[in-house]
Amino acid sequence: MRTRDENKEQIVRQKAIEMIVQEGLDGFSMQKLAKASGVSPATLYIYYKDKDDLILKLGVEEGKRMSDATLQGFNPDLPFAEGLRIQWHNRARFWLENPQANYCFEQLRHSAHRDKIHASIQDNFAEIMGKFVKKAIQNGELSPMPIEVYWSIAFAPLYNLIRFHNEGRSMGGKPFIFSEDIMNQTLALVLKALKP
Amino acid sequence: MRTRDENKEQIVRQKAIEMIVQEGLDGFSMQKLAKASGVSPATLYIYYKDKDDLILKLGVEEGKRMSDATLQGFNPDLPFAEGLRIQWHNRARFWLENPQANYCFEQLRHSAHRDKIHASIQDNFAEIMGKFVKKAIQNGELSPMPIEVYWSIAFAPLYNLIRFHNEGRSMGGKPFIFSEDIMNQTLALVLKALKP
DNA sequence: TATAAATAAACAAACGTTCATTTATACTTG
DNA sequence: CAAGTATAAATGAACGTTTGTTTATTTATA
Repeated sequence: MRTRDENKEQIVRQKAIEMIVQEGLDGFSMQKLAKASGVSPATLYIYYKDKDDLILKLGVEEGKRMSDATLQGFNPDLPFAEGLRIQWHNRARFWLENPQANYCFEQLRHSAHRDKIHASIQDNFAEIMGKFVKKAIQNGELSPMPIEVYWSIAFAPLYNLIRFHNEGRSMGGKPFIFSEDIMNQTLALVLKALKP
Repeated sequence: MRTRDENKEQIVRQKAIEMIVQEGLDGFSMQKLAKASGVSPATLYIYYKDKDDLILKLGVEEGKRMSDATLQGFNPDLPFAEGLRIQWHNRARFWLENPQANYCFEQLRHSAHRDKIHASIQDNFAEIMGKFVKKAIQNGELSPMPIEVYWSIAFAPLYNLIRFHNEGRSMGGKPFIFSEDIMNQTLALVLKALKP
């Protein structure tokens, strides 16, 4: 039997991401994707059940790649400040190295597809993170607080810096470029907030 | 001459928001919007130049409504902690009272239309906020820091809590409902981070 | 040779947009 | 105050495209 051309599959993924980044979800179509990928429209339906399935798989895979990247070199038994610092660096590096995929993922996360995408991400990631936080509180390295408050303080500022960077500007259209220095300043304030 | 039916215009706006919330930007079409609004497709082209123009105006107007709401009862000469508290309450109230419009705006902000929408928001809002921060630093109420760091610490956590609330769940699919208590806990940590 | 991959061509349906026409109202005229 | 006119609002039907998806066929490999 004829073998699947993995390379072709990868081109389709890459072109899909590029197309969503450049034209948005509303400018994204199967026929345009096929043409851009140098592939027949029917081929897309060998790889994916339908358009929704393609978008869903794109989002889920990208989300998985991100959580994997975030957990590199991390384990929940690390001292709190160091564990958090590693996660910040992991996320920042991943985002800066994959700006297109990241921007695409951000669009999907905020689109009408987000429920299905989120549903597929509820794996062991939240569990590891929950364990890390619980242990830090027990050890007196972290003020007791609801997990949602923790998450909002611990990561939302970093997300926001990356968003500024991806958009190239912060509030009022002021140009902005992410740097390690800016990140460390922000992380220091976050640690200050979380310290008992 | 015949007069414009303002009510009809408003219905179109409302239905557009509902449709984008429920079906996403990729499920949003002029013909469906016309039908849902009980209006001829051609009528939409009296109100708006084309589909892009409609989406743009929707985003810009919603952004304006939000910044207006945020500044209610606020002025840059307030003591820092109080000024920030007012802004948090204003934003939270506005979001909770306009969940659909807010979710629609979030989609537009993260779509391919975001550049045009952002370009129209760079009004006096950032200026007022810049003045507020500058004064707080001079008065010793706030640690000196780049404005982007300030913004990320000061508001991103609140945005994130609201996002959890709108999605009905936080990390790992855990159900979540926003409350004044949760907000105040988070605000307290933010103020702790920002305090000199 | 068996079989899944891949295709080109086609489908109805929906798309964004326009056009010729009708409708309602503010303003002018008697 | 009533009748008539000018004009923008509003329409239903249609335009050519593009949409998502399928079908019948060809191609490459185990």
